[in-house]
Amino acid sequence: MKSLKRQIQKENTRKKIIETAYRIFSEKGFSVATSVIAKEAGVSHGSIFVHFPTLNDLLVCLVSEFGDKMGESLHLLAKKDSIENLLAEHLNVLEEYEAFYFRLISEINLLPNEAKSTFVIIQSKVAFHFSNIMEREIKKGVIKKLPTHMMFNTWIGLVHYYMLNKEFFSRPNESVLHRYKGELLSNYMNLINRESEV
Amino acid sequence: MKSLKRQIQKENTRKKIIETAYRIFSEKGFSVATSVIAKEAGVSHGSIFVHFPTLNDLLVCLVSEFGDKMGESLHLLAKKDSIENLLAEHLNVLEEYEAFYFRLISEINLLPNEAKSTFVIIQSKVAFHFSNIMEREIKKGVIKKLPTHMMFNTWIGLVHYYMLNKEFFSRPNESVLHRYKGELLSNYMNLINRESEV
DNA sequence: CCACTCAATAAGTATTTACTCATTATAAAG
DNA sequence: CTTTATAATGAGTAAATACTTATTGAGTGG
Repeated sequence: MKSLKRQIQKENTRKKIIETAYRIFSEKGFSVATSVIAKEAGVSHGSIFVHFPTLNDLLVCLVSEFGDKMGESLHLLAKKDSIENLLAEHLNVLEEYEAFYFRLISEINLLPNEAKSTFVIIQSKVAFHFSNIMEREIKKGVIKKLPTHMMFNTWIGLVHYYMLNKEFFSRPNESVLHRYKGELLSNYMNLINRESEV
Repeated sequence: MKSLKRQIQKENTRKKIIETAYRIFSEKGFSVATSVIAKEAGVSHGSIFVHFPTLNDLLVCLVSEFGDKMGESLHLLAKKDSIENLLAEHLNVLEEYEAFYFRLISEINLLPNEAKSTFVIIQSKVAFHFSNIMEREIKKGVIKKLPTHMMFNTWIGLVHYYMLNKEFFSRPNESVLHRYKGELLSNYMNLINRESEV
């Protein structure tokens, strides 16, 4: 074996940087300085640039890993057999990744273009499962017959609106999704149902 | 009269700064440097700080004036007699102010807190007219009986989603609202109607 | 024990940008 | 015409921050 201890040490430092950056960016947004990340991670400022030539490289790495992780969680959507269950699970996954996802949708313009494609991939994954089930349920006749892409954008738009404006909907550090998931879901289901509940 | 010519000159410079800042921020976002604004306005860099002690003061002034202007346009909503007409007019007003409004919703976090209240005031104005008509139409029985705040947030969420992601929905420099207003409106109407069109 | 490699350090650099201030030019006042 | 007031100027300052680099020191191989 060739320089094992060193490899491990290097990998550890890299992980520390990634984990810390993920946490700090989730908490305070992508404008936090690299020096803050370094201090918080307990490594020197220069170490960041040993592992990531530029800040953009770090951001791309973070967002990409995030997309992979969240993408895996979204596989749960494939097993759902009703649109209501699917959306409920969608909210669960979003809640799991809420802090970073919030930064992704609210500060997407601070990120390199490569990160935008991650955002698109995530939405596409949800949209795929959404469409599948939605078309099935529309055929059953319980759900309104509207273009699925419009129904999807209405759903995403509603959820993002609550997330983006969480300070108006929930307390600091309170999960806006946890608080409103029930209301969001029942409201949306009532909208797309051919007959609303009384 | 006391120092008339000077007063006029000063007022002109101030106006030039405000107008230019409004245009440049609309085009390129709130991160554009004050030096760029100054050059584009044809005044010296220092002049900006003669009229606005800090950049925040300029931003607050801009957003506040914007809120007043858009608020006046929103008075048109009071005259509308159906929810469909009201939303159509809402989209018209949004389209009129699209560029700056887009920056307001996408870069709200770059702005001082004072600007956030302007955002709230605008939404409140729309929500007020929306609720008035909506409750009337719900009583008529054509529209689904759902909480009006939820219906409103669904509408705003949908419209904002298209605006925030305009690069995925329309070409650069094309108005996403102009392109989709019809689709957005008919989709939303179909959702809130008790029976969807066939 | 010695020479070498390389991860890690931390002081330093370069750039950006909000803001300042001494100076200038011009309008107003006497 | 002279003096004064002030709007405007633009070179300069200070702070923030991404990135560099000479140096260090611990691990590795002989």
